[in-house]
Amino acid sequence: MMSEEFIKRCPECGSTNLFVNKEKGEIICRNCGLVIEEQMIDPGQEWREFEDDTSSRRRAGAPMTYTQYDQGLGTDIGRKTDINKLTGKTRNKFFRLRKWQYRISTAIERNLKLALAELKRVASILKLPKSVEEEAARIYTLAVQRGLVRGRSMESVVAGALYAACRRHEVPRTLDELSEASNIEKKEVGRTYRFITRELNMKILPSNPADYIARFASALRLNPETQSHAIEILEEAQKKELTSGRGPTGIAAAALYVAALLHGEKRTQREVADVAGVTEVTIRNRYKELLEQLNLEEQIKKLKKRGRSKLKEIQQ
DNA sequence: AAGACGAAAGTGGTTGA
DNA sequence: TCAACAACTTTCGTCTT
Repeated sequence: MMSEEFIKRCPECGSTNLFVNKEKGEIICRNCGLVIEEQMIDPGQEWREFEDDTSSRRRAGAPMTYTQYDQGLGTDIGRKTDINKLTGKTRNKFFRLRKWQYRISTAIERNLKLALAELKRVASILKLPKSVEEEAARIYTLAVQRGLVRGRSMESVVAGALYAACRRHEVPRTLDELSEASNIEKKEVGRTYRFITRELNMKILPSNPADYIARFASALRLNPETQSHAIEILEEAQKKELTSGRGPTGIAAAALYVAALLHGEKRTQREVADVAGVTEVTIRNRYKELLEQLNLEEQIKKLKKRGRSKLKEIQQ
């Protein structure tokens, strides 16, 4: 039922050594590092339910979910159900009840309906797993209930909730990516994110640079060894407290850059910078710090010498 | 010629008075 | 509310490969 039954081989190198990360919704080839599928099919039950279907296939109630405005628990007064058989008082009462229910669907619920549609749209653009989407919907629902949307655009709160959900689930998406998918300015996304997490007392761990490594490495087509080396470098750096206060993407990018150099898969600073969404300058700064603190300088020098001597060999 | 390097000035956000 | 501040960016000139 899971995707690994459908994808057994890496389309890039043919390896069968695949790593399935269900939490992040990614399948990664251990051999070449290719991210094969970022959006896995939701394996959950497909619920079907028809109003007049007496031979219902239902096994239990619909699943409770935050991605529907009433959490999937609402009950509507039906339309077709034998209305014509009712007469007089009963029939009037029936209509009155329906009207009442319509009125009771307050602004909050209408807002939620719209917002959750938007949330779904953005989540699918970003290929976020269902668990994150659910979390974001939960956060948004809470935000609406506490009146935090007032004075802010619905879209920006949706974006903020999604970003918060990503952070919570350690499924890293940068503010830039969220901003692009939701058409909300980056600073606005950041601001609503900060606002709702503060108001809802959400505790969010500072994002870990290591979470970005897999995605960046795959975008740069680096070997898995290079990738794991980058993570080692990252851990070293964290021990030496090089990471606090710095943008996690910049650190991840620099670690990857160094690792790529050491593994002879050199990428230019430009390439790494583009993938990570930082500038070359930031990579250079982090890179410099890494070399100084982790005594990698000798290794790099050796590499350069070897490169030169090889060149001479070729020339001779 | 392309990439790497580094200095200097600018930007947006946080913090603390 | 304002100024100081840190991280990051932009820009640009210079050096290296």
